[in-house]
Amino acid sequence: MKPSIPRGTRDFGAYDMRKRNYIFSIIRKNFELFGYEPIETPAIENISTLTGKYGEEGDQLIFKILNSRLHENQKKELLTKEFAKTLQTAYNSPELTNKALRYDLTVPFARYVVMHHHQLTFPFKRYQIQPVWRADNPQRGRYREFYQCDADVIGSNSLLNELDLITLIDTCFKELNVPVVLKFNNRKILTALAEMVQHPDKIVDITVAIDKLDKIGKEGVNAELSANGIDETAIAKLEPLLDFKGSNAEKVQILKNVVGTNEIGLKGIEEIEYLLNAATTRLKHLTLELDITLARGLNYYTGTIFECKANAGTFTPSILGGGRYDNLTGVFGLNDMSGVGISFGIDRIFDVMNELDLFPASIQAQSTTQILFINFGQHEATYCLTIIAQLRSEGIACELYPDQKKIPKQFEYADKKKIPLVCSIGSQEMESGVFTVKELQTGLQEKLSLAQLLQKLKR
RNA sequence: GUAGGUAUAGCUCAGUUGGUUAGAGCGCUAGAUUGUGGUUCUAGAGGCCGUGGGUUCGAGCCCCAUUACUUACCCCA
Repeated sequence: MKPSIPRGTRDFGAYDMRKRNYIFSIIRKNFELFGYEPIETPAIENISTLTGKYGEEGDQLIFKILNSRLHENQKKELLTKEFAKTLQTAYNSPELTNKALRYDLTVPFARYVVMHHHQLTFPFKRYQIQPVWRADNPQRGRYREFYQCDADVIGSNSLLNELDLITLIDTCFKELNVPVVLKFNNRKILTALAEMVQHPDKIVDITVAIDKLDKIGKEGVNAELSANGIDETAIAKLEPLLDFKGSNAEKVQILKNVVGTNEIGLKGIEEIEYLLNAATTRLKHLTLELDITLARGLNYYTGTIFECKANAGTFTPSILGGGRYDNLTGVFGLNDMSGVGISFGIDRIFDVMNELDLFPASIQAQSTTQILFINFGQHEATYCLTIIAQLRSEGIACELYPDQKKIPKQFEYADKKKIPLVCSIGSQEMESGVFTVKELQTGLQEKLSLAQLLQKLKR
């Protein structure tokens, strides 16, 4: 049998893991620096927890888990009917599948907040770093299993939370040295637009169409709007938005012209202006760009929405997403819990950093082992174990070659694993207590006592 | 779901209008070197040319189907 792994999943070698852990550690450190606390939730959720939260498209991308032991189920007739139904429509049968892999970390978080709200202190700031799964068609930068790193505040309406998150994003990407542009928008603007063109029910269609502006152009957007049953006078009203270019301030002015007479629109503009004024002077690294065409597909966003893209190179996928959701906990029975959060996509950050060669030189394809002990035989190996125990108690990573193979083989092992030092202890060394130590990179070899060796390794 | 591309050694890939026994580099094994890796030299192993059918005297190459991988659309981290 030829081994393989499912499409869109990957194995990670030691070198890649060092790089990934570098990204994880910076993000985790800053999450904690900003006062977020860690939680974890199960990979598997009840499917009813997940469905209906991500939009029609998103629901289809949930990885479903087939119920076990269906062959032992007595309700054969019902199961057969249910299966026939799933073959016809997008219907999900709880008789056939009642569990699924989590699609993101935000919805499980909302579920967590509702289940544990009696023991939580609000506003609750949590971070969560775990893999999520999407039954998507894989391609470059798109995986079916990937990690999200989420930070959310729930139980506070204050825009200071948005500001806090923007600063957090700025801090993380500055430390990672990734050039990024943070695009943001406000769903209230989109809601106002839908109201003003007399199509409040079409908000999703309108936002999705506008979101495609930079890909399909103004004519494309208009065509799509019209295809979705939006009439021409309404399309004409939206037109100024599609045309505008320029500074953030100029964009705000255009927004005022278009939706300034609408109550929700005004509120959205107010929020946007606040964030622009408050954030711009505080940012140390990233570019903040108001992007009216930013819509985001996830259903639950209601206010500020965020998206980050790399600002250099040819590969610029979305590497962060987020936004405010006013009532995500509502479906689980807890109202008046507004939250706002962001999600770093570390797999794509990894890809971008690889392409731009942004990993620091200290992260090398090198073993954590500092010194390898050559195995000359049982007697010598036993002697080495004592030395090794002493080095390890001093915090020095070392290992003994386990088999008594030819010496070149053992050196080759050190070379391939990129262990910097090799220590040979044969009968002469055992007798004298002075060991032969070779630096593989330079080829230099010296005779060292245990004390001298320790000194060398500790600096 | 829709459309394009690719499939030849462990890996990356050559392979002429369709013509004898399918190649290279890297890697692997052994030796030169029985207490020294990386460099060098020598030798060796390793392929049902993705799978199934067709055309032909003859197919890695042409045709059809199929599978896997991949890119793009959609959506997203």
